[in-house]
Amino acid sequence: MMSPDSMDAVFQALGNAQRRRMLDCVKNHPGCSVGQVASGFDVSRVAVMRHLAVLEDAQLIISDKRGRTRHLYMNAVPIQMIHDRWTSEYSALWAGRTLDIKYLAEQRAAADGGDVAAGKGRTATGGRQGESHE
Amino acid sequence: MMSPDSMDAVFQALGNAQRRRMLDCVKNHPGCSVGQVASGFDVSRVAVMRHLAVLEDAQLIISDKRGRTRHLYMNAVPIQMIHDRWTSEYSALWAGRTLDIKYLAEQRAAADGGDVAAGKGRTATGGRQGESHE
DNA sequence: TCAACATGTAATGCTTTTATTACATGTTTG
DNA sequence: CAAACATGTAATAAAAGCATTACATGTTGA
Repeated sequence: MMSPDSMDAVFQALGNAQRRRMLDCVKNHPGCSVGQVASGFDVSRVAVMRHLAVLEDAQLIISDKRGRTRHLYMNAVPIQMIHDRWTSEYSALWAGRTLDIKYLAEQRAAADGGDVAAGKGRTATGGRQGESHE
Repeated sequence: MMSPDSMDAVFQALGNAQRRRMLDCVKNHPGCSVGQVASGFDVSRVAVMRHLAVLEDAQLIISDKRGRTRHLYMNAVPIQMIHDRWTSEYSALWAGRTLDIKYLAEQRAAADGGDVAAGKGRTATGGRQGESHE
């Protein structure tokens, strides 16, 4: 299972287009160096290093320092885990492909009165009911 | 196609466990109100409202105000798009399941000298070579 | 050895995110 | 109509994110 924190790290790491491009770069050039990645981007080397560190913290990149150069490799495992979770969790919703709000509105009007609380609860809810699979 | 910016918005929105739980809550209770969601979380109603606004900006939530209450619905489309992209982009990497760094290291040592630049280019790269599909 | 090299760290500035409390607006309903 | 209700807005503050330049450390090779 994947902890919420590590999931945060992965999504946050991917939540930046520059960083996604760097990850793509590492994916397509396994074993490349920090400097090689930096040469392809418009920001400072230090900025690139920080981005790569964020990706490594999220375990989307694995690195291996030999001599004075650090070699970078992509690690698809975290993405794969999220992918698998989504597949199992949303497959039902994807069957209909596009969501019709009006249909859901009618559904709501008909069967109302369900418990909505889900989080840690300011109310005395206690447990959860199928929400938050992390 | 999905713009880098909207992709940022989706990942950033998902990069917070509290917010993912709120999205789960809306998913499991289509048509629920802001207040109903807020009742299940430990932070202020305003904070919940902001989180929901972030999710709506990312188009992960669609809302519909009738009278004095706003009704919330999950929209799976952005997640589905990312899912589809990942499936096509990483399926090759997932075949091997776990990544063996040493294997990649040897691969690197053997066939070296490939161009690594990918971004907008401090170097005179110009175009891209298969990287950054957004 | 010593210069070029590749990476790493420090100090700093600006913007964005996340949260708070207090107040405002509009809507039901007794 | 007025009280209770549901949402929205304002002002504020602490923390995190993203970028910079300048300097430090360790490594390779003529």
